[in-house]
Amino acid sequence: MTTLLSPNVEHKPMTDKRQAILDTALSLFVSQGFHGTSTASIAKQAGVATGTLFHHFPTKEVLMESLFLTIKQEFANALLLNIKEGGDLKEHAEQLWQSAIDWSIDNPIKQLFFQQYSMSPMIAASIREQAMNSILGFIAQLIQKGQLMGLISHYPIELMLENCHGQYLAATRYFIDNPELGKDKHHRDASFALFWKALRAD
Amino acid sequence: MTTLLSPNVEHKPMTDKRQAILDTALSLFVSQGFHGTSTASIAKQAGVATGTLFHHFPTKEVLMESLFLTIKQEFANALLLNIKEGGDLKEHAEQLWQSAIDWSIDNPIKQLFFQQYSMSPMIAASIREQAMNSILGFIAQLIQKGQLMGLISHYPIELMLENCHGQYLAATRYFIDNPELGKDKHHRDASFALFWKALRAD
Amino acid sequence: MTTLLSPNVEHKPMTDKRQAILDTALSLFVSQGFHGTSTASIAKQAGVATGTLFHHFPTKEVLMESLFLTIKQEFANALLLNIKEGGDLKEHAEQLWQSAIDWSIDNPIKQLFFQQYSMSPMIAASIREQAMNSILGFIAQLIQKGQLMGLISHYPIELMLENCHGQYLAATRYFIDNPELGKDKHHRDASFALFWKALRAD
Amino acid sequence: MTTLLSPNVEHKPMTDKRQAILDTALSLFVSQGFHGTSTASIAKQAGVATGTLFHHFPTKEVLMESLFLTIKQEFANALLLNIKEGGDLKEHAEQLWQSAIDWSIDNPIKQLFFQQYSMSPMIAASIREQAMNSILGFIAQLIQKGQLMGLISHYPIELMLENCHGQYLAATRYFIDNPELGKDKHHRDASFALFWKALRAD
DNA sequence: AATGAATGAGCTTTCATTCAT
DNA sequence: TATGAATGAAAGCTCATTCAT
Repeated sequence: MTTLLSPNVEHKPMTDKRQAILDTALSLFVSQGFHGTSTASIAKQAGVATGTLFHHFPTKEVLMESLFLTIKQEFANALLLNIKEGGDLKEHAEQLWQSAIDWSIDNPIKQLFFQQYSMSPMIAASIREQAMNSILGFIAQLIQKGQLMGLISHYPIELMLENCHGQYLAATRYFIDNPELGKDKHHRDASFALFWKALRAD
Repeated sequence: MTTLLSPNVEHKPMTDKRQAILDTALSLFVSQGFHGTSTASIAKQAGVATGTLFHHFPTKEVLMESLFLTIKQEFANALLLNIKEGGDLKEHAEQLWQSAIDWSIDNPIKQLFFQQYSMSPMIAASIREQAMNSILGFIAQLIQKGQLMGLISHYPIELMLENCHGQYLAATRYFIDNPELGKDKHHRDASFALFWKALRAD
Repeated sequence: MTTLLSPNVEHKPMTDKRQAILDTALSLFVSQGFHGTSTASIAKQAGVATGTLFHHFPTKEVLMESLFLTIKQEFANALLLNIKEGGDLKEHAEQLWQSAIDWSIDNPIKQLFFQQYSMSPMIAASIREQAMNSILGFIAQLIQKGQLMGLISHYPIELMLENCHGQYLAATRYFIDNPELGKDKHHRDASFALFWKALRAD
Repeated sequence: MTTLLSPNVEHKPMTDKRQAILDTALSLFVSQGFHGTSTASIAKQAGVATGTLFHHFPTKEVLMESLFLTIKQEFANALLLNIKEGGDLKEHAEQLWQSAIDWSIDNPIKQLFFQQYSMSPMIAASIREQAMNSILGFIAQLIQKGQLMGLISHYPIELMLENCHGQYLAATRYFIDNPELGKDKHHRDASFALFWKALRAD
């Protein structure tokens, strides 16, 4: 039993100082940039001592990379969750597209984080590539399958992948800048239509 | 008289030292980031004293913005130079597209600079927008004209602009990462084909 | 009952962990210095938790002093063990000298520890003096006896003690730097000859 | 002309912030140890900003080494200055010995600095050796000359050098601990007598 | 007795900027 | 214009020590 004077609020095992640090780092890195965010400010806003931050993440860079890998995993999980068997290739593509857009709308800060850092020299190239490939590898397969079926144009695969990525980033930018349009079927359909028309065979 | 793409920028006398500082800042900002580059290192590599840098640019931010505006102007000039009257709308679009790609291939460092900073909080939003709009305004007109002529799909204009930008960034990334393909007609044509197919009316 | 060279030291139960900490501290303090060695690194290399170190030694300084006193005791014991009754004063002196050199050769790390810390402000002056005097007091008696017998020169006693100490440190440095000479009778005899010639009456 | 209100005290070209830093570092390193002395405290007591210290010495280690080499040079100069031609070998040796003792008495802090750091791992081994050899090389020649002349015992030269060094350190310790005895001929003579008797041939 | 996450003061070093020359 | 020594606030990181388990 807890009274007003001894609430059990503080009693939950604060194992998640680590999580608090990650959460705070995400929002500060996005709003102020990596170098613009001091480790002291992260610790303070996360409600922990500076030493605690370095207890969990030996350097600021490691903190950044942990954040990156964590979010990338969340994104990958979200896409995988929504994949349904059955349906034709275009439907599959749309499902994937809309799931990805949904995730970015539901997690705008994380999407901004990706946009800012997935191509920045802040994160070791190896980690970036690994993260990108695990997602894009999936898309590459889908494109190649579509080309065999005569549904997708025969342009160089690397160029097409880069193009997909660019269109995806553009769409998320649009919906994050205009949040009220994220649930508008007209705009959502338009974003996929542009994407699909670029790829499809004439 | 100033045109849309070449607004009047105060022409400071481009002394050797001033230009050396700008050139060095460009390459260091791209390779090490804004915060990762000290004013001391810029001055040293440019062969001037630290005081000299601050004589020409009162703050590091002003140096950055001067760089941004200078390069943006160069890019705009390059596009304008290649615009030819006559021809149909698709030819106009392709001319513009290929000129822009050409510039990015000829100036990879400057393109990387754009990619890193044109969306970063490093540069005042007003300056970024001004720079972007002076280019994109041009594209917007072209798209609207195409829609009236029934050549371009009727999707929301802001979405289409964002999409154009995204596809352009993707294409330049591709050609900068694969420099040997920049002169290959097959790949160059493919890059425009993807772009145009996305936009055109069915 | 306690003798001059083995005063009663509280015998804390030398658990495995406590000894592991002392051993590790010795080697790290010698190789990296007192301030260059973190308590965390001692604990880690000793295979215990940081808290355990502070369970046995309330502060880092206390750990250092425990180490100092422990080693000093070992040294004193080694000297005492080899003292034989009978023989003349010079033989006594040589016995003492060679025992001390033997110990330093057998325990080079501990000797280095003495060399680094027996005169450093790291260890409270009182503890240093106590440790030094318990050894040097013994030497002082020997010198005074020699002077009475006309075997040793009549220089100021404090100067002679300092000189003995200095020559001893020099000899151990020599044998630790040249371990292969430690068993060479020629060099061992030479080291005592220098020492004795300095002291003896003409 | 300077008045009370505008003394020219502050007008000497303060190029010697560098020297002020070295002087302050010397006294603090000796009294508090290298690690016990913060760069901030050196700068503050020297009357300069922290940045200034790092302007002159890129790291704390470099400051330490600069100090070491500077003082070593001073010591070498002092010895060389007092060397007089003529006289026999023993007189030469005494001259050298007394000059060295004089220097240590005149510069007790610098001598303490040597005592603390000339054998510490704080200073790179190469620098330490270089410094030691330039002095000891001189002594080595003198010893070998004396051996040829039959004035000095034939013990291993390295052992003798180490012994000389040890006796010198002991003597300076004695005179620095007992400053009033530094000018006492009796004690000064005794210190050399001990030294010389150790070396001389029987 | 033993653990190790948490603490926060303190450290060395960096760097944009100033100013006397 | 040009210089570079000087500044000092602020940064990332360390570490002896505590304490709940």
